[in-house]
Amino acid sequence: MNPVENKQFERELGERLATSGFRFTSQRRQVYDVLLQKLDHPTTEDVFIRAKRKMPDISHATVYNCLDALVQCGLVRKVQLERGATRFCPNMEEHAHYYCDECGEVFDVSLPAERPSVPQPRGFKVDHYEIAVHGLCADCAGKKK
Amino acid sequence: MNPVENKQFERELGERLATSGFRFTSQRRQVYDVLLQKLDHPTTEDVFIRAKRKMPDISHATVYNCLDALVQCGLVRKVQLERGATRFCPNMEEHAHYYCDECGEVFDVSLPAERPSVPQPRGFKVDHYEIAVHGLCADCAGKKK
DNA sequence: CTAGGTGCAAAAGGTTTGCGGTTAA
DNA sequence: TTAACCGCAAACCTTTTGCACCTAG
Repeated sequence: MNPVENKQFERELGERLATSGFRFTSQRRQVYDVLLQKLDHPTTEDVFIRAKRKMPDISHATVYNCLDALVQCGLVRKVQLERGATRFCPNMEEHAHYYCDECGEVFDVSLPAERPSVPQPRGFKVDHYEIAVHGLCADCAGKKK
Repeated sequence: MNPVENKQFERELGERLATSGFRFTSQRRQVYDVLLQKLDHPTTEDVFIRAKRKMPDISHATVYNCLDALVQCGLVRKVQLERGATRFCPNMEEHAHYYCDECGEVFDVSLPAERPSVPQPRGFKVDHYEIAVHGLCADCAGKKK
């Protein structure tokens, strides 16, 4: 990231945090940065390891805290794809996750603007949709044959 | 369940298990029975507690094992709705889950036969879809106002 | 008879919590 | 200045594993 992008990035993140009543901290900046560096839906543990490379003193609890703050201020989505750890992605567009049950890789696929009309329980107030498609990616499907 | 239904139920379960190479055991029967008794998407812990009422010696590990077997032979679906424990439902029709983030209640909604054409990653071999809608149920939405 | 399943207990993995010290606003 | 946040460590909850005994096929 060049110095100009950098400044821009910091201001936007700071504003977003402030709007939701959170403070801007170097740890939150680092955690968000990690998520943007590689859009591979890392787990909290992954984020912890990557953040630690640049910020050796950061703790597990802080990473959990930071991810929570980022989710609450709408910069990051929490995704539950398998039994294991929660994963995170900074892609806030409506999209589905194609998840390979073999290698664990995740592919984002944008959803068409038109949604099919699905009946819904009376009075239910929708917050967000989560659409996951499980299966095998091209590589793993090939190897299995 | 009357004696006739009972026999029927047992034979079908036994066949399904056998087809996938599993043995028919009283524990698996009990666990499946628990899931059919109340279609409220219980967690493994819930299933354990309910099964224990009729079968006091059943263990946690066995409940996990039984649920796994039932999932593998296509009688039960595994659902991941929140951070917490995995939930299970014996409804094998294609359906979406409306999940109340306040009280945790789950509502099944059948999906229309026609699916919108969503683009998908090249070569991806789909196994199953998981569609969860998060929000507030009518009761909780009312209380929050 | 015997491979697979069960029960138990212990461990592993992920997440949350409590607390004293630090820092952004 | 001070409420919010951080790091640490311990607790907690869910799931997995190893092993001796048991049982369906």
